[in-house]
Formats: sequence, C-alpha cells, structure tokens
Amino acid sequence: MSTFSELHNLFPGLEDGLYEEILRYGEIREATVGEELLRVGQTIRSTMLVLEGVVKLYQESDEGEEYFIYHIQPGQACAVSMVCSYQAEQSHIIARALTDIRYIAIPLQYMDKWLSQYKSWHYFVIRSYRSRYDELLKTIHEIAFKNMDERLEFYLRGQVKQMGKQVKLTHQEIANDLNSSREVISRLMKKMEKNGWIIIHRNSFEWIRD
Amino acid sequence: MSTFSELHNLFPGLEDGLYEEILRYGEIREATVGEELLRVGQTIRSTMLVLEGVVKLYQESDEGEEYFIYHIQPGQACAVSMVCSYQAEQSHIIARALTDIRYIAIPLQYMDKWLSQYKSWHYFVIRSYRSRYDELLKTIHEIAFKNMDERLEFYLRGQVKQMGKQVKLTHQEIANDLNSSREVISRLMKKMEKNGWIIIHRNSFEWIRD
DNA sequence: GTACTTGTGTGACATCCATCACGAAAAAAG
DNA sequence: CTTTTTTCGTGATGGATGTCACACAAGTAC
Repeated sequence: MSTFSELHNLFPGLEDGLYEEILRYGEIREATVGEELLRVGQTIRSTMLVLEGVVKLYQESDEGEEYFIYHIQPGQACAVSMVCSYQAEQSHIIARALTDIRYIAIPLQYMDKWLSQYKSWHYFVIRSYRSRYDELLKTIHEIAFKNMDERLEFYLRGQVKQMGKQVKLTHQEIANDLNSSREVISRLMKKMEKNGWIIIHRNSFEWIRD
Repeated sequence: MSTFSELHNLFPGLEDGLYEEILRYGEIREATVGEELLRVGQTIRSTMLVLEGVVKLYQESDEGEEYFIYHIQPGQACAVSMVCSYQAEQSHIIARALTDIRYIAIPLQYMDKWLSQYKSWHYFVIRSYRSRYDELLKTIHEIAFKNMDERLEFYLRGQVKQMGKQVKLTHQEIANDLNSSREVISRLMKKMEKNGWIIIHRNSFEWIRD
C-alpha cells in the first residue's frame, strides 16, 4: 500500500492538496520501542502524525515519577506538540514509543501554514484539541476525586479499550503509570481477580468483565 | 465607553468585520455572583467572551465534591465551551460567576462559521486552547505528584496572581477548591503564616512573600 | 449591651496508601 | 538441571490527610 493511500485511510477527509503537502513536507520516520519522541519543556520543532504503533504520553515529575495521560494511536496526532506553549514549562510531558512506530513528522511552520490554508486541517487540529482536552479533564476527575482502586479500574479499562482484553503490563509498569507502588497495585488487582473482573497472568492480565 | 471599543481593548487584534459580527450576533449578558453559567454534561449552545468580572471553572464529582481548575478573566473566553464534546460526559465541568460579570454569549454556529472565515478568530481559539491545555497539565502535575502543602501553595499563588496579594477566601472555600477539608487547610495556612509567607485575616489572607 | 452565626485553632483518631521486609513462583540464563 | 533474575503475594509499619469533637474569636442581629 502506498503511503498516500495509507495516509488517506488513517486520516480521512482532508483535502487532496493537503495530503500532497503532508507527503512532500512531512518526513516519514520510524522509532523503536521505548524511544523518547518528544519532551515538552524543550523546544518542539515538529508535530507527529502516527501511522503505525502506539505512543504513550505521560507526565514526569522532577523526581522522575510518572503519570500516564493517554495513548496516541494510528490516525491520531500529538496534540501536545500542537498545543503547548513553547516556553519552557515546569511540567514535563513526554511521548514515548510503546511499540515500534512509524509516523510523519511535520515541521511547525507547515502546521501553522496549513491551519489558515486548509479547512480540513483546521478541523482536524480542533478535533484533536477537543478530545485531548476532554481526556485531561477525565484524568483530573480521577486523580482529584477517586481512590486508588477506582483509578486503577479507570486506567485498566482505558488500556483494555486501546489494547484489547489481553493487556501486557506488569504490576510495576501499572504502578509507574499511576504514580503508585507495585505492592498496592498487586493487592488491588488480586482483589479484582477475586471479584471476577480480571485474570492475572505473569506480565499480563485479562479483562473478563464487561 | 462603547461596547465596540471595550471589545476592541479586551480582545485586541481581531479583524474589524469580526468585531462587528460579534456585536451583531453575540448577545451581551450579565450574571450575578454565584450564578452558574455553564455546566458541561448538559448541552452547550454558546460560548462566552468575558467583558467584566471573573468566572471560576471547576470540576464537580457525583458526590458534589469540587476541584478548582482555573479562572476566566476579562479578555478571555471559555475554552470548555469551545472544546468539549457535546455528548454528555461523566465529568462535570461548571463555570460559575465569582463576581458580578458581563459577557458576550456567542451561539455555537457563529463560533464555527468564524473559525473558517476569520483568521484572527481562529488564532484566538487556538491560543485559548493552548493556554488552557497547559493549565490542565499543570493541574494534573500538582494533584498527581504533590502533597497538600505544595498544592495549597500552588493554588494560593494562582489566586494571588489573579486577584492581587489580598485574597478574600475562607479556609472552607479553599478546602472546597482543593477537595480537601477545612481543618487541613487551616493547619497548613497556620504553618505558612509561621514561616512568614502570609498573614491570615478573617475571611481573607495576605500574601507577603515574594 | 446579649445572643447567635460564622470562621478559625487544635487535639484525637481513622483511613488510605507508600514503604520495608521477605518469601514464593515463574521465567531466563548458565 | 541449577542458578539467577524478574515478577508477584502478603504482612507490618508509618506518614499524610480526612473526620470528629470541641473551644474560642470575630462579626451580626437583636
């Protein structure tokens, strides 16, 4: 399949001229699992259209603690690189390849140029903002009001939604994503297993409840 | 001062034609302290350009707990009403008049129409998103990584920045905004007073440190 | 003035969760 | 197969903070 039709399928509804410009000025790049794709607080010079693989966006504290924010799937763009102020911020946002990925890097100058030139791009950007803003609000809702058991459930449901019922994550990784500790996650997941929500395997778990 | 020049001063840099359209199709409204201006989860039919007064945006849980998100000042718009998906969301965002306010309500249809028609509007919307998105990230950073003392400091600094060094808030109100309890806030503020950061008055406090 | 309401200060206690300690089970390496 | 590493299970303990109880102080109403 040509990159053109791939782009067409993953990002439908854009103008033909825009597809061409994306292919002309965007750079197709690859990255391997675990690679850091973007770190806010440093200068962002391009945005990212994901073609293949999954990117994880999370926040990092000064002490190296993490908090998971959301995934970026094929057909989605990295809102942070479109949204964030370029001034150094204290809150570090990091995008990291969760699998091997392939993406199109779009230099910021074109981002801006297309905004005024292509209506479809414009709506695409707005739509991205909307959905990401919503996700941030949901995250705040969870952290602000919920205890760890509910936050874990919310998180796991999110993973299942993105990755399917069989999720490959260790308790330690989950703990990192929720800025908690392995022991707490283990205990809570054990309880979920007893309640018949999940089956725990080594390195993974299975969601078996609606 | 005419509304036109007021609009011009508060929202500078828009096209002349846009100012006219805003005045023609936007409805100038007033609201009194405490009034609820917007509740997400219900349908949003218009967005809001604040002319006078301060609006507080916060999140509410099912149990009626609150969490402060940010203020909307004169010259700013309500990003939520521009951003949020219209489907009912579980996370309720509420905008409430913190003082008497005057604002322009813009029907959603014009919001969208202007987006493609006026570049300046377009950039205004994008800028609003950017800064609000940033604020949400900062909020997540605070809740996810910091203890109550640091979150309180962050919150109070924010209030001081918006309202001046003399801030009129009871400990109970602060506790509500941070989804904490009055006693905890009292204790922490007492400590801040001992450290020479603030002076506590009844119904208010004064920020006296850098 | 006195009574009443509202805001603040502070100790005692409970709960959630992070950390420590350790063992067992599963996988990987040799 | 044996050893080592990684992952998971689970009790004990402590810290942050929410909750309860109650006193007092500062306004407000009368």
